[in-house]
Amino acid sequence: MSASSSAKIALITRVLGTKYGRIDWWRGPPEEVMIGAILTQQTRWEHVNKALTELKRRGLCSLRAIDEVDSVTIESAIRCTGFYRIKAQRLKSLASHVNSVYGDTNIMAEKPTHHLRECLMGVHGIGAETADSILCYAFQRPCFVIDAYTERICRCIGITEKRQALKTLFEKVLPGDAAVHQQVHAHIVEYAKEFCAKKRCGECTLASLNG
DNA sequence: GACCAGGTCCTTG
DNA sequence: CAAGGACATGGT
Repeated sequence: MSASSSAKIALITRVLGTKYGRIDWWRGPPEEVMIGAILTQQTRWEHVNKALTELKRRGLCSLRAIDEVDSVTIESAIRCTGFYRIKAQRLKSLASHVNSVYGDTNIMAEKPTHHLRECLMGVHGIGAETADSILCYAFQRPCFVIDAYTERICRCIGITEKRQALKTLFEKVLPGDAAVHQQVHAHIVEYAKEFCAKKRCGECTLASLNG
């Protein structure tokens, strides 16, 4: 007889919190976090950091600058993150959209979460995960990020729902506090990087929670 | 050289 | 709707 999905999530949240303690991820100004959220698609964070450093060095780490400069220039600064042509387009789409709709991120910060999510999801190249990352880490909203790792871990413990359902579930279980959502997501990614890479999924011990 | 990384979009069956 | 491919560099 296995525990309910909610109970399992509450449990791994507690276990991973104890294991990893506090993780400070994605500190930084909203614009930088938004740019990073696109750059990190399907790549490692270390590469994103390099690209962000390069963008800053060239004075391009802002939505205003990205809107104005040509995409080839952006491509050359973000090459190390992979998919650099498509990501340069996505950055420009985001920048252009935000600049024309809101003017700047201070205005954005005043809008309700559901409104921002709709807006972000409307940008070509921003899907659910990237939108939620931005909401959670740039705008401090209690919006849970479901990524491939979360899906994998949930499957390990017998929760086989798809992404939208998982998001709903986590948001129901966790308190409505962005800092908590940030921590839990970070813990899941840390754990998954350590134990759930495809090659050594067998080392994951969370399956024992499966009853 | 093979495999994978904190996705998203488009095309097919 | 599910599944498969494209996008691309860099680390192990």
